[in-house]
This record gives sequence, C-alpha cells and structure tokens, in this order.
Amino acid sequence: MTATATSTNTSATGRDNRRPQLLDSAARNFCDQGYDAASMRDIAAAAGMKAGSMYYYFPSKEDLLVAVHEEGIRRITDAVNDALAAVEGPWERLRAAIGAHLDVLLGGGDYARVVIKALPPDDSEAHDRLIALRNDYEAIFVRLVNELPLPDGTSRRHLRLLLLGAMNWSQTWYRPAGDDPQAIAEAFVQLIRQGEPQ
Amino acid sequence: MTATATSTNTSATGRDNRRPQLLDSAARNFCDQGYDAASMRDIAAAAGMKAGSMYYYFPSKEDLLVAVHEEGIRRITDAVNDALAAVEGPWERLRAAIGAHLDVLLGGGDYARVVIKALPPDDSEAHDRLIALRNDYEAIFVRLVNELPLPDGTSRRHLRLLLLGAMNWSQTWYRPAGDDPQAIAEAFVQLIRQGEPQ
DNA sequence: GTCTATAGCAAGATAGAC
DNA sequence: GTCTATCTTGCTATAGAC
Repeated sequence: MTATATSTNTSATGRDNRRPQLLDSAARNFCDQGYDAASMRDIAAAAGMKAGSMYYYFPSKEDLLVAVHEEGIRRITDAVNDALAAVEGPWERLRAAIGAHLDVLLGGGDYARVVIKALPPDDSEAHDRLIALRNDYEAIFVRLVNELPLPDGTSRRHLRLLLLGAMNWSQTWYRPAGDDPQAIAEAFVQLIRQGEPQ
Repeated sequence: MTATATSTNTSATGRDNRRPQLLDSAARNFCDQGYDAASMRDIAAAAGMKAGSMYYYFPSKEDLLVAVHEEGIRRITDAVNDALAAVEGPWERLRAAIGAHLDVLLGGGDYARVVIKALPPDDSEAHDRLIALRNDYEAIFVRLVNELPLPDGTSRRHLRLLLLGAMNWSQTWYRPAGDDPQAIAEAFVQLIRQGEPQ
C-alpha cells in the first residue's frame, strides 16, 4: 500500500480514474464557450460521462475551473523554463521566453488559453487564488526584464506590462494562417530592442 | 410629423423614453459581472424598471450588448479624435492617442470597459459585427503607426498589435492608486521610442 | 464509479391587463 | 410604457440505486 493511493483499486489496469479526460473536456469547453456558458452536462458528455458522475471527481464547477487553470499555468511555466534552459544573453532569453509563452498560448491546446480567457467571477473565492497563480508565473518575466541592459530611467515595470499585455492579447487577433508564434516573439523583441546600447 | 419620430409623443417633456438609463445600467452590469452572468432582471432593476418592460426598448439581451458596445466604441473614438485634434508630430500624436484610449478605458466609466471585457458568444451573429466595429476604430492606430519615423524593416503591424494589446490588457492590472493613464501612455511610448533616429 | 431521476432555482422572453 | 404573471428552458448540484 502506498501513501498516495487512499483506497483499494477498483480497476485491474490501475487507470481507475478519469480525471484527465474530464479536465481535457473542461478545458476545451471553457475555452470555446467561456466559463458561464459551458455546462457541466456538455463537459461530462464530451468525456463520455453523465453530469452527475463528475461530482465524484470535482465537488463543483468552480473547482473544475481552478484545476484547469492550475494545469494551464503549469504547462506555460514548464514550456518557458524549458526554452530558457539552454539560452544565454538577456535579449535572447527574453525572446525565448516570449516565444515559448506564445507557442503554448496560441498553438498549445486549450489549457493555456483558459488561463487567459476564462476567469471565475470577480467576487468568488477562486478568483484571488488564480490571480496569485498567474502572478507567480509572471515573476519569471520580472527577472528577465530586470536583466536587460536598458538606458537609465527606463521603466522595467512598464516594459514587463507592455510585453505581457501584448502576448496575452494576441489570442484576440492571432490566426494560424499568419506568422507563427516564434515570428511574433521575434518581432516584439525587435520593437523593444531598437537602438539599444551596443 | 418628422421622419425620425415614428409615433405620437406620450410625454409632455419629450423625454418619453428611458433607453439611456437602461444602457447605463446594462453597461455597469455587463462590466461588473460579464455578459452571461448579468441578468436582465438586475439590469432592469438598476434602471428602476421590471425585466419585462425592457423588451419594449430592446428585443433581446444580445441587442442590448450590441448597443452598449456601439456607445463604448463611439466614446473611445471621440476621445481619441479629440485628443489628436491639436497635436502635431508623429510621436506626440501616438502618445496623445494612447493617453486618450487609456483614459477612457481605465477611468472613463463602464461603456468602454465592456468593449474590452464582454464579447458575445463566438458563434453569435452579433460577434462578427462587434469585431468589425472594433476594427474600424483600430484603423486610427494603423495610420498613427504608419506615420512614425522608424528604421527600415520595422514591422509596423506588430508595433500596432503590441501597443493595442498592451493598452487593452491594462484593464487587468490597472489600479487607480498607481500611476495614471497618461503616465502609462508616456511610459509605453518611451519604451518604443528608445534610440529612435534623431 | 456511473447511472437515473429530480430537487431547486434562475434565466430570457412573452402575453395581456392597465 | 410599465406592470404582473407566467411559459419554457436550462442550469448546478444532490440522492440513492446498482
């Protein structure tokens, strides 16, 4: 008996739970329709289940959204950290991070998109928690921007907000037929980098 | 009989309709709660009316949202055009436009906020129409960016998307206690302008 | 674990009195 | 024009059988 399994197995395969499929389905539905418009029935149906059964895995719709957000943030964070692992130079590192962020956000499936598109109601308990999660992630960019060689008096805070805003808003206008996420990242960095001190 | 009035007056004051109050209330509720979560009952109540009565003015909730968007876009457009009227110089004009956009978006009431925060469902008929409205507005920035003196090879399209994204996303992080919209506009322009050709 | 069935409620919209 | 009353529909969530 391991400490992680709290109950006896009910399936010979060990895959005794369908949380992952439910999360996938929830991510897809929240992304397509928004949090309010997505229904538990539809989410369950897309995972091959009836609505009532979901409550075995998630005690409420809001908990489901929180779980999708956590997974989404985790995926973006991992992608950005992976992209940074082998890159040297402050501008190159910023470019790599923006590229990874845009890759996941624009071409990486539904989880990351939900993080940007579907927030819970402003007054809910989950709201503050998800904002905090996002802030943790954005701390990566605080550091990347702080390491840039910039003229004195440049507002690094506004630079970070400018870039994160531009990145996150790109969901609004991005079309796969246009230039790809890496090209967008390159263009954004060039715009900031113009005339930098050589 | 004028062509614009289609029925006999029913009120001695001439203010025979309460559309404006309903729009105000709708803007406030869509802004605070989002399109789906805002209810026709609440919107009507805030305008001193019962839900059923609203349908005299607006045939559906979606029509109400469209009307709020139209008014929001109109207000942003007017503010930006007013700000541009007296300003010369391409960078100064860009700065003025960003300042006006941010003023309305961050401190100008609910209409403009709804334009950014509350879109109708992706598959609705109203959606395309509101996107088109926004594109018309953003054409102002196409022109402002085209007039900037920039190094050859700079992607003016990406510069515009960068700036509009940063502006619109600012609703997410802006707090009245921090620096004001004009200061943010100044900071954004400085970040792009660094090392411009003198 | 998944089901059926349903409680309990709130929503958008309509009908018709006044 | 605004009301009351209500239709119809959909939702989250729960209860209990299997």
